[in-house]
This record gives sequence, structure tokens and C-alpha cells, in this order.
Amino acid sequence: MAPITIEDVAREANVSISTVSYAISGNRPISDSTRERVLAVAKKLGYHANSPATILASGRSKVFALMLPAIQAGLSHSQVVFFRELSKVAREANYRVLLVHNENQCNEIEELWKSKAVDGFVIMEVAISDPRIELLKGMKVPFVSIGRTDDIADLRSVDIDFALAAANGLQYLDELNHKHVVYFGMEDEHFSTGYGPSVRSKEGFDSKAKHLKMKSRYLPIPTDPIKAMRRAKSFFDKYPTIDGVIVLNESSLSGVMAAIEDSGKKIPRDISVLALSDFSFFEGQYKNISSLNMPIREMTIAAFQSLTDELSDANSLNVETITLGSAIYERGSCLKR
Amino acid sequence: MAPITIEDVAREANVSISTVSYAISGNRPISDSTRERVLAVAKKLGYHANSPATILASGRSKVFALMLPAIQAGLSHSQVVFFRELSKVAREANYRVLLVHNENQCNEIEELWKSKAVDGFVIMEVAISDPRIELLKGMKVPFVSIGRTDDIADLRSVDIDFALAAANGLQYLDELNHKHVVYFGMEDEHFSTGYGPSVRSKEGFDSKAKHLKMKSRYLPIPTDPIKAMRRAKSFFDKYPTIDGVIVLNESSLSGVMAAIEDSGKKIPRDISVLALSDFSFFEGQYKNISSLNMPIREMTIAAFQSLTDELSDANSLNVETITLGSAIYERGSCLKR
DNA sequence: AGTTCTTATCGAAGCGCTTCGATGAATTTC
DNA sequence: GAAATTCATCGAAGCGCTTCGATAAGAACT
Repeated sequence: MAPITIEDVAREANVSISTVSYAISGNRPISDSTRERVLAVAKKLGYHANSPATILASGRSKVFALMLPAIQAGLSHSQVVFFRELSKVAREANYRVLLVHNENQCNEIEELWKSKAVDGFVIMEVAISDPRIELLKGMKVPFVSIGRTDDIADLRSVDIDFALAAANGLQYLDELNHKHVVYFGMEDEHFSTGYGPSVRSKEGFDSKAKHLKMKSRYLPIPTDPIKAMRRAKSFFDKYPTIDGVIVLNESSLSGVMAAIEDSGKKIPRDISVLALSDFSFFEGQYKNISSLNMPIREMTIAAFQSLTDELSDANSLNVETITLGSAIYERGSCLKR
Repeated sequence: MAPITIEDVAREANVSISTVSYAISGNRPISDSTRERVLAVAKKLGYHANSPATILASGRSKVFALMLPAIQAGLSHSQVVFFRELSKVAREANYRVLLVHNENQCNEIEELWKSKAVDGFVIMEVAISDPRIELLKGMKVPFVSIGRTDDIADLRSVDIDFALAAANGLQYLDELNHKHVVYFGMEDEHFSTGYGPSVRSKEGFDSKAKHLKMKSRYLPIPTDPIKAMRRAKSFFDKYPTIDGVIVLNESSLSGVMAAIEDSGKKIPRDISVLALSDFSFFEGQYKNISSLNMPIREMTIAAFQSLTDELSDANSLNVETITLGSAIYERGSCLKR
């Protein structure tokens, strides 16, 4: 069975090929009656526009590449949420996502761009200084980065303000009269690669801590929940006055909570808990944990919007960095002291 | 700057357009001297073939879609490894991967196929009875599924033989004279959706258990390590004669090990531990845990190979199910009793 | 030397769509 | 009622590549 082309539709609907094209794309006005007839015929015949032909003729691929370096071992809950939301929002705007999850990202970018296979790029796991960003800037390619580089200027980027989140969390506990708060961050391995959330939330925490009278302390703990539990436990034993904790890494949370329980404290009676993650993370197991919500879905939408803006508007010199705050959702794990 | 086309290369190299095409694709013999000259010119000019034009003219997109339903919350270590390996192996064969990680997978499949946007499909998270599989079979589309449906016939599928893995694990511990072995599986939620590894490894375990004299027992435990630890701990307290454990889910492992430690037992002196996961899982934290290795990389290669075979050979009626076994790697956590 | 067979290359016809300028009909304007 | 304007539609020229058949030149054979 030969595939159904635009010509088949045109013939069946007694119009020209261009009329069918306009009726479907809406790129020129077509009378209601004709358009409806064309669309009905297209549907009846099961017509689907040949994608490469459309792309070749129009010069737009409606595809963007999701660049994810192959270095890492696992994906966090937030990253998986980001993946899914990006797929969804792209689909709604009639875009598709090409996953590039291997090495040589710079080569891949150049190849994809020059061969006109994609319209733009979403760059994940951006390091403090990332060669991909330099390349993209140099080639004047539409892209948006998730997580920032140092050099904000001239960069279309979307990120969550981890510094602010950590600071807000600390301030929130301060307002609730906490006297001694610990921030459980991520271990050094995540610092060395310039992993944004770790670095920036520590900065935010530290600088906020200076301005408060309360005692506070930053402690990196392991990602593995069991190890996190042990580390947290020995910390709580050493500092029994701790009355509030903030947890950065999702996977450490269950360990921290277990440690609190083991040291005989009750949440929120004796100690308040505040965790950073996407909204969806708190829907299951952690319904009662107050959160510094990371708005992953909103971030995804903003990222995609920013990219498509750049694609449509030529005048979109309006290169901006969107930084999303994180609201505090009180779910009952924090209490006024 | 106008993009460099095949015409530019042809002019600069003093040959016809078709000669350039043949020189690059190798679809017809071209004299060495000409080919070299053409390639040199192409490189000099920075020529990259226009992808949609190539696809349109050749009828092959060199893209396949990775279909991953949007239901689930997280990705396991093995899934992430699979992602990465698939990206790599595709790239080496000059293919690209379109990620489709949203709902309406059947619509997406139909649209992608009829619009000739992809050459084939890789189907992930296959349920025992999956509408996507029916659709693909009906449309006679090249695809390979990861994880099997019930209906093996007529299905190009690659999977790990979890039943065999569980059985082999049990037998291995039997040969090492273990007297009482527990298999920690996954909780019911994973059964209801027909999650293959859970169902099939339980079957394999149970049927092997019948033929052995040792005592053995299947117990589903939570994915969350802390909860897994507690469940395992109370199990070990109740059954102190346990001298071997097999762990299916990667994320439960640290909890199980913590429980063993807490109950005062030493690995491997008092109890043997055998875990199922990809090779790479045992490179970090779990260097000393003996494993039923799941050959994710090999599985990926087999899947991709199977798919490209179908694409090239028309005669590839040779629709087959590839099931990969899992070798036991003794890393020192099992001991003869 | 004439014929046949290779070999390397060329020219042109698509692939299926978009889009520009043109056309003719219908409507409005004075 | 003729000219000007609008509106809906058409035809044809690409978009940049692949591939088929043709061609010309050289090698091989008789």
C-alpha cells in the first residue's frame, strides 16, 4: 500500500495541492467550506504529512535536541520529572525531542545543527564552565540551558534559585524561632564537577546564616539513604540541640528521617524538617514533610517557552535568565518553637 | 552565511553532484583519487549533508523512537544504563534516538510511523498485555521490545531471563550448601502492572525451589532502603537460620545489607548475599557483593542489532526473542557452608 | 583494427512538501 | 456600470539530496 500523499488528498477533495497545504497549515486563509472538506478528506484517507518533506520545504524541523552528557550514573527524581514534563510540553507545541545521551556533545551539537536536523537545543547538566555553551553561543544557535554557567550574560537559561531556596528555608525556620538548624547538602563529589545545586545552595545558606542570630551549620551527607542515616544519626547524637533540618537531596531524606526517629525525636514536636524537591516527590511517601518546592514543571515550561520564543522571534535578543523561586509548602513537619 | 550544500562541494571539486553523493555514501564505486578529493573538499568547506533532504530522497530516516510511557515516577539504575547504552550504540551505527516519554503512545506511534519520521521503535516498559505491541504488529512496523509480553510468538523482543537468573542464584547457593535462603523481590504494586522482572523471577525462584532440599522463601520488600532495612531486619530476627539472600531490586540492597549488619551477622561468614543488577552497579559501593549480572549493555546491543537487521533485511522474517542469561560473578559475598 | 566489456562519471528525474506570485471570480466603490 | 479592491484558489518553482539510466573513455579480447 503506497503511502497517502498530499496529492491524493488534493485529488479526492478536488482542489490543488497548495490549497490542501494551506488548509492544513493555516498559513493562508482558505474558505471555511473548502477547509472543512479538505480536512475531512485528509482524515478519511488517513493522511499524515511526510515529515522530512515538510521539514525540507519549510526549513523548520520542529525537533530539538536534549543534550545530556553520558557521564553520570543515575538520574534524580527531579531529572526524571523534568524529562517527562519536557516531553509533554514539547508534544503539546507539536515539537519532538531528540535524546542525545552520549559523549562528544560538542560534535553532536555541530552535526545536528549543520545538518538542520534540529531547531534548537536544551542543555542539561551544565557545568560551571561548559564547552557546549561556548560552542552554541559561537554558532548563534537557539538553545536554553537548565542550570546556569557562571557567565550569565548572553545566556538563555532557566534554573531554580537554590541559593534563595536554602536562604528562605533557613529564614523560615528562624521565624519559627528555631535555635539550631542543620542543612544537609550533598557530598564533595558533586562540588568538584561544579554541580550547581550543591554549590549555590550552600552559598545561599551560608550568607543567610550570617545575618541571623540562630546557630546553624552546613553538613554534606551521602546520597545513599543508609549511609545518610548513619551520618545524620551521629550528627544528631553530637548536637542534641538541633531543632530543625533542611535536606537538599531527595534520596537522603528517608535516611535523615530514620535517623531522627532513631535518636528518639519526634517530627515536628522536637525537630522540624524541610526538604527540597519537586512537588510530585511529596505526593507519596512524604505527604507530611514540609517542602521547599522546586517547580520543575514550571521550569520546564519556561525553558521550552524561552526556546520557542527564540525560534519564532528574530528580534528575541531578549536573552534572559529565568530563575524560579521555590515556595514553602507547610505540610506539618515544621512547628513554632 | 548560506549553508554549504552538495552543489558547493561538487563545484569546488569539479565533479557532478551525483559523484559527490556516491563518494560520500559509497553507494557506487568512485575512483580513489576522485573520492579523496571530494572528501577533502567537503571537509574543507565544512559540509554537512542536509538531514531532511537526505531522508526525503532516500526514504530512510536513521532515527528510531524510544517509547517510554509517562506513568512511572522514577528510573532504575538499569534503565538509566539502558538509556545511555542505547544512545551510544545507536550513534555508532549512525542512528539517532527520538525520546517519546508521554501518554498516548499508540497515537504517537501511528503519527511517527505514517509521517515517516522514524524507521522503527524500541518499546520500553512493556506490560504483560500491551496495546502498543498489538498496534505495531498490526502495522507491520519494525520494532523491538524490551521486556516481553505474554505472547512471545511473532515478537522481536529482548529481555533478561529473570526466571533463570533467580533459579540460577538459588541453585548456586544450594551448591554452596546453604540451608535456608530468602529471595527479596519487589512489592505488589509492581506485580499488578505486570512488571516482568518481579513476576518472572518469582516464578523462576519458586519452580527451582521445589526441586531442592533446602528451605527457601520469597519475600517482597519495599524499594525504599530504609523501609527495606526494617522489613529485612524483622525477617532476619524471625528466621535466624537464614544463611543466604538474593536481592532483586537495586535500591533495596543497601537496606538489606544494613539489616544484616544490624542483626549481628557478617557477610559472607554468616550469610551469603547475591544481588541482581547491571555490571556497572557493582563498580562503586558494592564492589564486594557477588552478583547475578544483568547484561544491560549486551541486551541493548542485541536489541539494536535486532532492529537494524529487520530494517535492512526484508527477508528478516526471522522474528525472534532474545533472552539473555545472567552470569554469576563471585565477588566474595558468598561462602560455602 | 574492430568489437565487446568495464569502469568512472554525469544528467535528470524524482522524494513530498511549502510558498510566492498570478489568476479569476466575487464584491465593493464612485 | 466600469474601475478598483478583495478574496479564494491555483500553478510552478524550489528545498537538497539519492538513484537510475546513459555516456564516454579506456581496457580487454578476437
